[in-house]
Amino acid sequence: MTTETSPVTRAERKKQELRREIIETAFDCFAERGYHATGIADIATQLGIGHGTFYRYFENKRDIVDHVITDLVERIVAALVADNAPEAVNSLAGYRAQTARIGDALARIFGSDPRLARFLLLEAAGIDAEMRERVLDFYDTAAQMTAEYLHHGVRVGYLHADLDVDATARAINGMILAAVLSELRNPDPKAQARMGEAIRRVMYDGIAARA
Amino acid sequence: MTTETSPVTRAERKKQELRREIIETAFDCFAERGYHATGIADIATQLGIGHGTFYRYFENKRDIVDHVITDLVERIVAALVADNAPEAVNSLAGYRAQTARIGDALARIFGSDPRLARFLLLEAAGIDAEMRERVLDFYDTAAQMTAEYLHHGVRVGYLHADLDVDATARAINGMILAAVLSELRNPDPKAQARMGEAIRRVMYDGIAARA
Amino acid sequence: MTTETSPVTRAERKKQELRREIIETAFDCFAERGYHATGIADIATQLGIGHGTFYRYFENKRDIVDHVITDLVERIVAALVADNAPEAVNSLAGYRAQTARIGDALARIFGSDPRLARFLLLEAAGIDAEMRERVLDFYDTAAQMTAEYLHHGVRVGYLHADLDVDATARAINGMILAAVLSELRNPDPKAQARMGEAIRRVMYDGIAARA
Amino acid sequence: MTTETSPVTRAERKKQELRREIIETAFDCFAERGYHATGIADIATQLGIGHGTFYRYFENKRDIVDHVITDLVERIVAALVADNAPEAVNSLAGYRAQTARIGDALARIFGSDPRLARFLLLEAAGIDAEMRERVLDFYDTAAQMTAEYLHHGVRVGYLHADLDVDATARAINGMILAAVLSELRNPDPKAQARMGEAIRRVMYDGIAARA
DNA sequence: AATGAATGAGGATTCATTCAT
DNA sequence: TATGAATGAATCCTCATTCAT
Repeated sequence: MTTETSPVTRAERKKQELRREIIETAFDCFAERGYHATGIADIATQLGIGHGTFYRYFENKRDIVDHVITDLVERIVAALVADNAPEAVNSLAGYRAQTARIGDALARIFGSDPRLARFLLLEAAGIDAEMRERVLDFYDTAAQMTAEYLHHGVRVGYLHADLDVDATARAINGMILAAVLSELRNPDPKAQARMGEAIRRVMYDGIAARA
Repeated sequence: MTTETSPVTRAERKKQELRREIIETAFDCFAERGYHATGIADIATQLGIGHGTFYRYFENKRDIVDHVITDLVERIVAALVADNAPEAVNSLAGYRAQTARIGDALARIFGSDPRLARFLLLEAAGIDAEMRERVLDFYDTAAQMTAEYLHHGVRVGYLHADLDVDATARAINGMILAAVLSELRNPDPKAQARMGEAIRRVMYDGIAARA
Repeated sequence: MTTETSPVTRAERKKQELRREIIETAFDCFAERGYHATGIADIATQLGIGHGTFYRYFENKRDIVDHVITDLVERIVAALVADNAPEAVNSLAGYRAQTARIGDALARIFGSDPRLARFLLLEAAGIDAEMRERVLDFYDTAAQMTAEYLHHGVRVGYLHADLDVDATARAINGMILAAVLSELRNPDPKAQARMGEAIRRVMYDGIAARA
Repeated sequence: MTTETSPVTRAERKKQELRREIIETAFDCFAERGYHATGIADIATQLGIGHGTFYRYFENKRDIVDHVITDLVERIVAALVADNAPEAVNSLAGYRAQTARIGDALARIFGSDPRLARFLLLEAAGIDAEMRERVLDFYDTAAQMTAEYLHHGVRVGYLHADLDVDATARAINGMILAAVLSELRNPDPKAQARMGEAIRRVMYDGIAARA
């Protein structure tokens, strides 16, 4: 009679909660020990549930890892897309600022949880052939996203008119990839800031001494 | 009969030969099916030896993968170092040419065998925690190598005096990484050439429209 | 409101009803998929109840199968006994007619539901050692029932005086068993009629050509 | 240099021997405990081998049971066919003698090993749907074999000219089935002999008192 | 009373590794 | 030295059963 919701909803919510906890614990285990070294029992034990319970929420071991990945990618994309539409920018300075914003967002995401990079960049592709393709798909999608920013810049005129947009997008993403990887060994935020700065200098100035 | 080497040596040579064949076949299987999906028996069968024989040449499954990696890294480093000492260059134009040479060499190495990238960049890190560290070590070493080139350029004066050498080296290597990864999906040599060109343009010109 | 029975009785009746439905559904599943391939959840789902409810009506999986069998045997015996008392007959012609009646009844029972033979003759004995004994008990009981008919015939005089009643009863039941089994593959009523006819001819005429 | 065969042959023979032992032990377990209650580990332990060894000889649990059945059926058919060709007989007396011979052979086969009937008649059909069909196929095949004997008798003239050969064959096999089943409860050879005698009396004289 | 979420014993199967031949 | 038969630890997954709601 109070603000209590219906029992159905409450049970449903609890179910979703456990489902989420399983995904997170699985992510934890996979990132820490690796997919193949992680048993379903490990995930269940770490979460404090029976391992049979796991199978009430996910089909099998392969199923959960798909959900883990989907979950992570969604979170990353959501964090990047926020307030960073390609069309929101109309000058080199604006783009540079946007680049910094995106870089900061990435640093925040990957910096907040080292397991993220470890799992996505080092572990995932080795799970099986299908996952390998999924990782490559992910890189392709990321390249397309970056390419859109470049396209916009070329159209508006603040980027080289003859920029090879697709190839350059991949190159830029490679630098981001390197930054994320470097953080795994050197989680110091200052080092991360330096990586961001270096990437932006390469992007805008190149590396050559000025004439 | 005179040129005949001693039997011991001949046997030894044969042994080394088989050892090498096992390493290559293991690489083949690991790259194709993945480390975890590959059984010792798969390697032995593909090579036409008994799988017990495998254990006369390598301690265990983990042992062989170490040797595979060592072998690959050696081959790659050898191909890169040849005629590309950092000190051999004294001008931006020379450096640019050297960059192109190195890029060509990389394209040749990774283009000649798609399993190389697949195994080193997608498979290896997922094998276990130790291998993950080894892969990260490899990235560190590669960054140091690239950094030497940049250092030299700064010292001689054809690169920015205040270049953040280490961070920039990682960024550049990230672009190379992206190029190698892109080749996995798009093995067309022309696409590869475009990637190289785009990377060099970013490095030397940046992406901004000229003033 | 006057004819209304007490609530206890009504609830009790409903309970008995569900109990019966569970038995029937279990029979259905066991006959269709087999005992071992049938899960409690399958039965519950097919009946549209929660599988926890099952355990409010039956101790466990083994319990239900006992009830299923008891239920089936009762139904079969009831159908056979009706109007077919051994003593009701006093001549060979009468016995022959009775045999036909019983055969028709059996054909009706087993013909009406192929799951019956499938479950009782092919599935039940494989459930476990105890059930195996129960099935053998059933064959013994059936032999005794048939033997009573033969006994009566010998006493009255229309059957061989020196008939080995027990062994012959088993032999006759074996023919019935064969008829029921043949129906599983050939459910055509005409084929069934032929089997009945053939059995009766063997019983009364033997197979030898007449002198 | 003695009578020793080549090593290859010896190893091969040993392999075949173990294979046979596994089949026999599996038969033993299946007949004793039932297919579903028998674990691969049970078979292996009873035979004194590691359970992994089992899988070097048979694909999986289902595979072995197929081989067990095939093996048994072969043995039974071989024992029956020996010296009992339908065409070898040309008179009722001869046929009666042949019937007795076959009955004796069956009694010997099934009497020598009670597990045979237990497994084939009570256990096998309950294994799964496919095996159920195989058992029914077996009954069909047996009916065809018996029918051939009857056909021959009709052709030659010592059996009823208008005998419903197929249906009668099934009926006769049903009596045999009953005899084999009865032996499970009453392994006394005398009882078995009585069953055989009763079956033959039914076949040749019928059960009716002589006019 | 009905439900279904949780549980874990149990069992099939794989595969790296050993070792007798 | 090469082999492959044997092994059993390890792991995924199922499903009968319990019990809190």
